[in-house]
Amino acid sequence: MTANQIPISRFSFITRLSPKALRYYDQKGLLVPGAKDPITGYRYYTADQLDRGVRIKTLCNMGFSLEDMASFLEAESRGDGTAVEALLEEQLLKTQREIARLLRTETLLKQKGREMIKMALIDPTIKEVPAMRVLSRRDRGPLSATIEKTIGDLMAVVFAPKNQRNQVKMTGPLMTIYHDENCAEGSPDELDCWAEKDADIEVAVPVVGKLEVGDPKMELKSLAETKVLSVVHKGSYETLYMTYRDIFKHMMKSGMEIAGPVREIYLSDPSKVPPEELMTEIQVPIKG
Amino acid sequence: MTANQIPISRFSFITRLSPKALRYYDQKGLLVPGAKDPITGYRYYTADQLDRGVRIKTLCNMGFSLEDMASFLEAESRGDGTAVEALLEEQLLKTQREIARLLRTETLLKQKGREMIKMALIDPTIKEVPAMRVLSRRDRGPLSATIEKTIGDLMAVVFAPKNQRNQVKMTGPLMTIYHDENCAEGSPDELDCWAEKDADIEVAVPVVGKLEVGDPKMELKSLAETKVLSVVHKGSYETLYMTYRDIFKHMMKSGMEIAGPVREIYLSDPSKVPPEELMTEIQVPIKG
DNA sequence: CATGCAGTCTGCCCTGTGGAAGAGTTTGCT
DNA sequence: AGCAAACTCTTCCACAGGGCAGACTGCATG
Repeated sequence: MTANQIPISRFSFITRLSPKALRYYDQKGLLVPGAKDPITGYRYYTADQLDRGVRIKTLCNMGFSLEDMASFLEAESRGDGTAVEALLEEQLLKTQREIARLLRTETLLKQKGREMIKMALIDPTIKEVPAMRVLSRRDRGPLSATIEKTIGDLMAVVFAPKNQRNQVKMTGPLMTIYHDENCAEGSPDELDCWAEKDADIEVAVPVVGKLEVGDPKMELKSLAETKVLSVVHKGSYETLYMTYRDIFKHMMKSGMEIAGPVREIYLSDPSKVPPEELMTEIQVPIKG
Repeated sequence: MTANQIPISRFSFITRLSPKALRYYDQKGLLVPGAKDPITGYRYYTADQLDRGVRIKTLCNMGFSLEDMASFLEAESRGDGTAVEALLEEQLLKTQREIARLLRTETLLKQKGREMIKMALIDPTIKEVPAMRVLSRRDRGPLSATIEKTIGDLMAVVFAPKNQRNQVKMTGPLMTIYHDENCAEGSPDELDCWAEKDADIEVAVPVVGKLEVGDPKMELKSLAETKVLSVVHKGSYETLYMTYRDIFKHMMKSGMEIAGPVREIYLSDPSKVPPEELMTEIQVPIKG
């Protein structure tokens, strides 16, 4: 074993990369040993490769993916400091997002049984929702981002000075209407498989008054009177799906059939009420 | 589609589990659809399964593994509250450990270039380490835990009242001697593949005086004079491997050969000096 | 009744690494 | 030189699905 014939276990010892990982990096071309015995297949690394090895270990500790490591090392050897910075920045963001996600998970776990047991739901009721005049806009995009943006835009119109002068008023809470009642296979996020999906969402706000709308995509229209099964959900939006589960289950058991897109009515203002006290009404139009 | 014939996409919509995941759970037996068309293979779920589905989604959000979910649901249906609690507790611990790990990663990333560039190492020197009388104990176990425990035990002996009365004194800094100079393939941890390994470690403290040792595994002996290549590492122990890399590289380039187990000498007290100022000497015995 | 689109199926490849099996190699010691 | 121990090789399985391709099905509409 001369200076440039380092077997895998020694190389592993020095760089702290596991032999298993080293073989994988070889296969992927990320760190190919300087020599490989063509008969036995034994890998022999060179002293010069220690440097790359140790850098990979560092990037590994930072949670880089192999692909990003390759980009990083390539940018570094090109002397492209900007690209290096960008990659580090991106990785930092990823890490912070992951930390945030885990902190939420931790909170969930700490509540333990409470959240899981308190799921007693308020009784579902059948009612007639009267017709109303609404200002709405229908969009596709990721769930919460689209809703938030549309809400903002609608509010901007309703509270625009000229409309306020015309006595325009909101006559009820904001609501969203989910047009893709039955969704195709998408690309689910790990937290909520619908969160990132291209959803077909309409956000509506009931209004009275003489409204001037600039946005051509916004519509001033009348929602027809509808018979719905309604349930009020109390708790954060993240637990809404549990109530959905219950309402759909209830419908099936009673032999009801869905007759149109589902609506969610936001009875509380999330900026003023703590998440666990939020009230949201779910309305599922039914036949008959 | 009657009450108990829910196709996968609707079931997916209600439970927020992706169709892909649902197929996977079916395959693994975690959530098997109530009916499956023997001709087409279409999955049809029942309303009763919504409950299990939504519970799985919740556990999924909490980061449970499929295996743990199965245990959890089983314990829950048995009404075994103790087991349920235990599983939640365990999951909470896992999550917290993961958070801690990511926070460390975040710190690393924030230091960015600094840590990676400052790796200018102090020049390696060849020197003769004189013989010394040491109290030592050799153990196997996980790296840092074993070292810490052994240090504690050694100190307890040296500073035991009877030994203090006999004028026993430490004549130099603590050191560890790594007997498995070349390691076999192990089971590397994600952070440091040697950290959890069963390492063969000797911790030694240079002493003078008439020492009474109770522990039969402790040894009072003389370390022979040795010719070593020495490098002083400045920085946290987590970056020690970089200096190891450099010293081994230097040895190879100069054609030196390892002649015995490597020693690490802790020149600073980690409880008094901030990590980035810690000084650690690495000594590699060489031939000639 | 035919056509089309949306929904669904299976199967393969991908992540990055640990574990185990089974076979061949190198090294060190008598 | 021979033998045993230590080392290394490849290959397969596992995790928890995502993504894509190719084929089939069910429903609705003209």
